[in-house]
Amino acid sequence: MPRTSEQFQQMRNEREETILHAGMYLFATRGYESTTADAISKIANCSHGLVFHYYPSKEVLYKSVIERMVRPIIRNMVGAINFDQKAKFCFIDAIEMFLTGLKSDNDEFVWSISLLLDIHLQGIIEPKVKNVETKKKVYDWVFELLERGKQEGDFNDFNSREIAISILALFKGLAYNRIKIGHKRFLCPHTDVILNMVLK
Amino acid sequence: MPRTSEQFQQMRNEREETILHAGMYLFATRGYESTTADAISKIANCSHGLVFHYYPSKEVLYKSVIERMVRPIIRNMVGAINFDQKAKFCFIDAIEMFLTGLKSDNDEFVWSISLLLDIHLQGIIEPKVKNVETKKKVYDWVFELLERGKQEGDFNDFNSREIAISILALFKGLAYNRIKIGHKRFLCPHTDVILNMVLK
Amino acid sequence: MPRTSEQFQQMRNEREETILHAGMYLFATRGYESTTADAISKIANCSHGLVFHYYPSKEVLYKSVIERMVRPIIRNMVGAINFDQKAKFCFIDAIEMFLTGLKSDNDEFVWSISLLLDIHLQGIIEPKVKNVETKKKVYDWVFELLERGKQEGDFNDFNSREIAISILALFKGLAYNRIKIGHKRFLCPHTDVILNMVLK
Amino acid sequence: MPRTSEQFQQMRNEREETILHAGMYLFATRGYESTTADAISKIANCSHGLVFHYYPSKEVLYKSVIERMVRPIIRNMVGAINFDQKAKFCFIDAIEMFLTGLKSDNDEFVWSISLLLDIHLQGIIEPKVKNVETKKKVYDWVFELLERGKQEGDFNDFNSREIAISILALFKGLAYNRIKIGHKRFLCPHTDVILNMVLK
DNA sequence: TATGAATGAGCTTTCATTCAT
DNA sequence: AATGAATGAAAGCTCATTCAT
Repeated sequence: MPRTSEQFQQMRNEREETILHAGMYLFATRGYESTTADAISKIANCSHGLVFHYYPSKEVLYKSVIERMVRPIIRNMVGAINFDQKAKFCFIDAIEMFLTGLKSDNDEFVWSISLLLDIHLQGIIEPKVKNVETKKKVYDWVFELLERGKQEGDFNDFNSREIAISILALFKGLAYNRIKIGHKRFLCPHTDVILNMVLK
Repeated sequence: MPRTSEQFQQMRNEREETILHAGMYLFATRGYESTTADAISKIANCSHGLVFHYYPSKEVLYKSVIERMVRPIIRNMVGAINFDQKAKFCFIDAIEMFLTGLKSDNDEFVWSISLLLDIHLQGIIEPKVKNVETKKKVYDWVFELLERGKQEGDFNDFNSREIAISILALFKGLAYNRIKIGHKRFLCPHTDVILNMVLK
Repeated sequence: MPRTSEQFQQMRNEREETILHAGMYLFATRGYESTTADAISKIANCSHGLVFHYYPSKEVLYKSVIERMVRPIIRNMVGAINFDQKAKFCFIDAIEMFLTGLKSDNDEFVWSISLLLDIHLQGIIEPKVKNVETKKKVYDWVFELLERGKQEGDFNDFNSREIAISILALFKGLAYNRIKIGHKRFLCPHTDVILNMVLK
Repeated sequence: MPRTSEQFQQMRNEREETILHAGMYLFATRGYESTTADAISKIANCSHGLVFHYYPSKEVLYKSVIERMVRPIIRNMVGAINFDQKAKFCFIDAIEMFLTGLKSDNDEFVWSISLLLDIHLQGIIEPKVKNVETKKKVYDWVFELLERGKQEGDFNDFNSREIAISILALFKGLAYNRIKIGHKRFLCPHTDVILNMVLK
């Protein structure tokens, strides 16, 4: 009884998903250079060759991890924010989601944050992977939120660019820490610590 | 008639210095894995064999960069702080030195900060280099300063561990940014942005 | 549609066999240090990378040659001896097998003898390969045979340790000679020459 | 007070002697490939470069060790034999000298024997050093002694070539053993063990 | 689609040899 | 005569990528 083409397609999708998961885990915890195709295939429980069957190169796999795993997770987080409220509350929501994610045992979220911010820092850590899109989007998003908050009179008068950069840097470092020391031992700052940087 | 031992010593010193410089630059800007002995030798204007003449392995070279370049720079910065004053002012001094360093065109300082904080994050970024000393010293130093500031009534009542981690994370991220986009385009937050995290 | 696991296994087996053969030949004729992975791969008609695909290091390959090529050949020779007879006749059988092997064009046998006795001399010839099992077994085996022969009254009264060592040394030297000058020109001593050392 | 040219010459000679000693020791105990110029210079207590000042290459140094250290020692041993007596007694003298040397703590003698017989086996162990003279002399010398002994009716009727080869092989193996396990633990066969191979 | 054998560029490291002084 | 810094060929080994099936 031959499988239908839908069944084949689903197998394909499941395989790809598995490989992307394995890749995300390794890229986030070991870095791009230290991640081997062999390690990915072992975690994805498939053959070495299959990784290259689905993704023509390690670099493409890396980009796929960003596009298909990281972006949706981030989009999902951002999508849960109600932008109709004042920037101040958007900002609070965003920080709390971020910190809640870090505090949780949801490793995928943590990896996503780390990988996302890696891209922002691309060229330092992983000089060999270039031209990943979305580079400035996170920054722009934070920047615009800060500008709006200032206009709405809730944020103080600092340069929005500086603060946007500082906050992203802080998040990157926190994600690093969280990955490194694990869910149980991770000490997470309160929302207020970050809010204090911007609130009047 | 051979050179005198002083002449040899000076040649050695100059070469080592050059190689350490090249190594610091590359380790900080490309990471450990992506830095090859060949790249170092090219920047140091010598053969790759000479790198191994001075340092028995890439790992030892890395550790030497930390010990002989990074540590003195950091020690120098910390040494300039007057610890007789209140923790609050120590903290302000430290932040200002750090930010001034980032804003300056003193790349070595920036690399040092980045490498120093890499060690703190060791095992994620550079899993192959282990057992570099000084791991927790920066963290401890910040932690103790925060605790003192709280006792002296100048800092608010947040958990010092959380804030110490946040601040280091922020610094790491800023150093990344500074390395990536260079001295001229780097936007540096004001001291107050960071101070606001802790001051009453 | 991939090959079946049996097909893969057979490919593996054939390749491993080929590489082990090439390794045995080179280790025996050139020594461990002078044998390069590249030379092995050329003889085995494959890339040097494949050698490391099958064996994680040159040292492991060397040990595999001993375990999988040398030992079976030696075990086979020893297994053909009837140990129910008097030690004298066991001894004669052993010597004749050994000398017959040397005289024959069976190069593998000669290489095996040479490599086996190399291990006995390990630390001089190949100081970098340590901990190969079976070190003293050949010696012990000869020693016990000599002791038994003395008890049975057929051997004269020399110190068995001395003679065991002498005989192994003699064999090693003969194997060297045989390897060096080849099957056709090799002059092999008669059994009696060696027997005279021990017989009454 | 400048040194006279004789003094310079003597210094030269002493240096060369020291280097030759160091080389002999290392070549004999570690083999040619595993002996580095650096190791030689350290044992000879001189600089790396000086080794190449006196000997243009490692190979030439090796050959010099043979010519200037090994050969005289062997010549000295052989020279002590009274060739006016019957071959049988020459043979006994030679064996006893050889065995006495092995049993003694005279390491240089042992190294010489080992290196001398290495040359005989050259092309197997050290394929990179070619064309060292004296190759067949030891063999010829033994061969002729055996032939004479046969004519004089003292030796039995075996093929002299076979026995010469066997004896050299035996000596090589014994020297190996002696080097390996050291003077104190070395078990040396009695003269009779070897004599029994040839005597009527 | 899936497998894993096979390749070869590239990396770290070693070491004989050269060279300036 | 003597030093040790410097070079670069070559070795061991890794790993992204290709390929036959």
